[in-house]
Amino acid sequence: MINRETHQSRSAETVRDGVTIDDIAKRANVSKSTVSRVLNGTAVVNEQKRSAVHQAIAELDYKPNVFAQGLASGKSMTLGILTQNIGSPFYDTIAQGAIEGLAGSGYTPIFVDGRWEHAREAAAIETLISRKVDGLLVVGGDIDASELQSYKTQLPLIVAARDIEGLEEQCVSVNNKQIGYLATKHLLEQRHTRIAFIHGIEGHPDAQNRFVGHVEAIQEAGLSLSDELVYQGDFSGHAGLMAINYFLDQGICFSAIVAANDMVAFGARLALYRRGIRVPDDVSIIGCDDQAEAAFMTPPLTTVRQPSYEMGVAASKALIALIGKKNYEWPALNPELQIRESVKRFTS
Amino acid sequence: MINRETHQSRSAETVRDGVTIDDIAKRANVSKSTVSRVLNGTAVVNEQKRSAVHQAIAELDYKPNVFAQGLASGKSMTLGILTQNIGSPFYDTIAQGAIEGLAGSGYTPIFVDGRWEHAREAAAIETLISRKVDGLLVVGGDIDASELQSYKTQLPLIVAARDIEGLEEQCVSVNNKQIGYLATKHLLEQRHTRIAFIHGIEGHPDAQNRFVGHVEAIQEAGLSLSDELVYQGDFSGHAGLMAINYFLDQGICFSAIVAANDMVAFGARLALYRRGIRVPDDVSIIGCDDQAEAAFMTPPLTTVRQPSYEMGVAASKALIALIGKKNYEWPALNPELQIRESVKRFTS
DNA sequence: GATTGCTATGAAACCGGTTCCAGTCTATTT
DNA sequence: AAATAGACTGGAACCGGTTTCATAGCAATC
Repeated sequence: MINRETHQSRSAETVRDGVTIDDIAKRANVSKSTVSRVLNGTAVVNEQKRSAVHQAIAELDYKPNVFAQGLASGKSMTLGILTQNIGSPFYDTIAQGAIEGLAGSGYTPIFVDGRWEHAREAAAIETLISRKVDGLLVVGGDIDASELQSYKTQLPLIVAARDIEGLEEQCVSVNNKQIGYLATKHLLEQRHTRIAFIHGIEGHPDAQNRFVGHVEAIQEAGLSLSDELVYQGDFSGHAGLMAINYFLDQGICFSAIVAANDMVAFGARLALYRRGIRVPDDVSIIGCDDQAEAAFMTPPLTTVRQPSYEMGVAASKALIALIGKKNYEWPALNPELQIRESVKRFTS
Repeated sequence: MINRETHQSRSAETVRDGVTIDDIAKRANVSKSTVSRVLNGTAVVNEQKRSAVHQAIAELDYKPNVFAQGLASGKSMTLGILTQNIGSPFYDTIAQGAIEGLAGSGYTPIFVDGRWEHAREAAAIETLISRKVDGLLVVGGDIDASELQSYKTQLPLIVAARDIEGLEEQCVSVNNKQIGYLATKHLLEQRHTRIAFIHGIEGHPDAQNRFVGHVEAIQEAGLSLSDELVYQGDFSGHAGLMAINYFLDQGICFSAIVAANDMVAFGARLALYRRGIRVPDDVSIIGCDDQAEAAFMTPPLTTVRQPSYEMGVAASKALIALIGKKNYEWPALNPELQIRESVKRFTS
């Protein structure tokens, strides 16, 4: 219990937590160089001295000053994570995974928030760089590929939930085309042919790719896409609601809906509820993401699960590997159909 | 465009981003002391030199080294935020608010995750302290009041979403008793008398207080609490499901439900759906929190809104004030009834 | 026994800022 | 005119580590 102040030093307002490498050196009767060597394992140290140092460290409860370490070594043992708060739990989950992937690595994450605004993201990355992060993990975001390319030359960079041309090796994302494809395929297998599609944010690559997968599945089934069945939304519950109202008001018929994500599915489901249309008896709904609430929709939402947590874990591990110039084998991150009760099953 | 390498320096692998305060001093023909003074405004500097310094800074794109600053000044301009990932979006929202509250303050947040495990939280706080954070924001969590007290002596501390005895001035939380009270009161006003209560995590103060508020409202109405109508849950959707199944299997009657939070309400709603019990026609449900998905439940969930975002903002602003030894006036953070469609309205 | 080659270690330089201290220069007071 | 006060400014110490460099000690080689 060394860190308790004696009544002697009580008057000292700012204790400045005192113990430095010199104190350790003195107490262990060695030089500070030796203490540093013991701490970092940078050179062989005589067993006796080594244990003397360890003992002194324990006795004085010594903790290295990160600033001094950072200043002297040029390394911060800190990783920058640029997140996005689109309101969807998707990005949060990735961040959680990233934290998990860092556990035990000695790296501490610094989070900054880009909010899907180009300028804000750039500023956030600058902040991180000025904080001397040893590596950068960009989760989603809106920043130009070319800018990311330039950051790549400044420090180790990994991008999650996004694919950047020319940066393939440092990107991890699930196959969004596959997500759209799986969703629509499932509907087609249940003999649906008039399938409405509620699109995500315009121009958003994930939204785009899910749509491409949708179209692919449709065409593969020998059908053709009808434009009237596509509604341009924005990943929000509100968009789902608007979409259904629009279709219905226009008298457009459909027996199933692919929603750009689960939140959109919730909105769509509510719109149908308002009109007394039953799910899945009258209309089937399938979502994308599988967020926690999906399993508690009424009826529980069939959706395509996106392994976002695993993606976060993989991303941070990849970043650590990259910093250490080691190889990292990306795990397979495949979307997975999560069948629940919002799609009417075909019974022959 | 100084930061573009000339083809001369191309070979230098690690540029170590070069520009230091000495370079500025040289270029502006002053000493580094003066540059420092201009940067921090610590003393009056002749107007000519001041502008010469500014010009040099702009020309060389100088950015101070945070480690050197931290080492020399003892300040890190960094704030530690201990968050909890209970899976509920509640804590995320607070964190978002905290980020917002820091905007423009010059402070950068470092997040660590306690996961509601005592040991993990303590370790996380140690990490933050070793990172020399200038202040600590604890969001929720499970750590002892006495431990928090001891951290309070080490650095400025604010606690959000929790009330610690003896730390009242540094705590911000919504009145959870009030939340429970408002929820039950609303039900009582609609002439419900058999009200089931699904409790949150056992021993969790928020859960406890919501229950206390519930009981208070019941008694105020001249009724008395019946134990059989209280189910011990844990804030999860699953708990809501189990609760309703339990009540129904036991043949316990009720016309309305107070759920410890929205997620529990979702679970309860699903259980009722499974049994063909209509909401709100047969049974009314009210939640707590007002998370984004609540508005898209079918029917949209009536709930008591918790101003969690505002709480995060207030917490981080309070922390900055505390560090600067300034006063901070806590804003009023009152829970608010959010009436939607899951409670049957009483019509006389 | 002298030379060579290692290993272990301490002294000192260095990382890039902040801040104390002393000194110069100008303005004011006596 | 001399003394004094006040405003600026530069030099140097300092923050607490890491790393280079030189050297002492010792075993192996000739």
